[in-house]
Amino acid sequence: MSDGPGQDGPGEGHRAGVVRGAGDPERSILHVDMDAFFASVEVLDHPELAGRPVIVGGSGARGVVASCTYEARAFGVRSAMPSVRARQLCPQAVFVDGTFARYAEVSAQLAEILFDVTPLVEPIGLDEAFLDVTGARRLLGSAPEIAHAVRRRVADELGLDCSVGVARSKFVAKLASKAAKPRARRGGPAPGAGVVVIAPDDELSFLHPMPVEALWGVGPATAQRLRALGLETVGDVAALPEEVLVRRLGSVHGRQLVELARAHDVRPVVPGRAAKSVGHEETFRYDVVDRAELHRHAARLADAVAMHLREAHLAGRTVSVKVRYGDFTTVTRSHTLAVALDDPDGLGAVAAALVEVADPRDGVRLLGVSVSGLQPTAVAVQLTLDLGRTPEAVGRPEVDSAVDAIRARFGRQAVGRASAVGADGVAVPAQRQNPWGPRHEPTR
DNA sequence: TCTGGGGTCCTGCTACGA
DNA sequence: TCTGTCGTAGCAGGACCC
Repeated sequence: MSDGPGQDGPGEGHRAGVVRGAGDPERSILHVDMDAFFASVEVLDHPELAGRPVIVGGSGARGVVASCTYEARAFGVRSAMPSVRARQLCPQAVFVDGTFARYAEVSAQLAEILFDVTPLVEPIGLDEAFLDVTGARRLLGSAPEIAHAVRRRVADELGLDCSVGVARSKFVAKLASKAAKPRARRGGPAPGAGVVVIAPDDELSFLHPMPVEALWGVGPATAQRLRALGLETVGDVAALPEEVLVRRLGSVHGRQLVELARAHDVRPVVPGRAAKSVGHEETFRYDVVDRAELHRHAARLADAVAMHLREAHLAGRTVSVKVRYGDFTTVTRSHTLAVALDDPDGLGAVAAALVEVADPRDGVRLLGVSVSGLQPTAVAVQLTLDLGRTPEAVGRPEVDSAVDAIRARFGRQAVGRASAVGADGVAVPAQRQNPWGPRHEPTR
């Protein structure tokens, strides 16, 4: 992991140059965050939507809001909100399905602008990035000047708005960009500052009044635990002895929160971070209760993942399947192969074997297939040859051993070839009350 | 309100080999 | 030969982020 505080180990950060700590007042980090990105691109491409509440996301019964304009936010609409709820709050909103290829295209244009400033750009999703401009200042001016220049270029060349935070650490820069954002209000959004600069001396007075949710890594669950300790603000967390949080939240998480609350964030800007997993998941329009149908979905998802892997010239050893039932309980099952795969048949068969252990009779809402333990295809082929097998001969024996291993754990009846499921879709009878069985049966 | 899809990381547990 | 310990890998689940 290269994201944790204090973990600037050997890696991209070092290759990128001298890694400076948060205590170093010379470090200048920019966080560039596009304003309502997807929705703004839609308005850019469809000017007739300007000034109207626009919601990008699935408009069906199970869709959620991916992005929305500030005009929609004024009605209480937020990202990740169920579309049904969004429609209740803002019936006059224009719903758009979203064209992700177009957003990726604009994102690439944004990247070009940012890489003009410095090679030390760490993209976070399509619409935001960290820049370490420490070394660029001599050429381009002070960090705030660079921030304003970036905003101008994004507006001139892309026709879109962004907000920029400037600080000496990623954490504070990110909160600063948030503080620079426009505010939603009825009658039209109130423009934000556009650029907010937090000087080292002002970090604590900026951070400490914020609610605990402002800390990276604090979501609803952790916020509840912190509140149970009487901690409401970032300042409260900063004042707490580290051991107390370590006891409650674990060593890594506890330490990280206290460090962030004290504005200690030494994480470097890491350009070109490699993906660690590739996956594809899908929420069905209706809960799937038929095993054969589940198998077909598994094969289709595995095929999509395999295609993605091959496009990236990657192969992976660990195949995972995620099943979410109608009541939202979610289970995952995974299997690690001896060699990495990227072919749809091999991945599909392992996914099918893992899915086989699920009982779809309760209704499966979502199915996902992902592959981790990634390595470049060339390396995977070499390792395969080292094992004394030709690449062509790998897939099936690996699948066989995966199926064997799963049978050993869950019983002979639990696993079968997808192709073995009859055309009538007759399912293998469930073997246990708990369809996934015990987690740790003796295997050897 | 009732929860998408793409990910990352951490924790706790078990199994296994040295 | 048996047993305990330790490090590591694999697995499952949870939390979080955009």
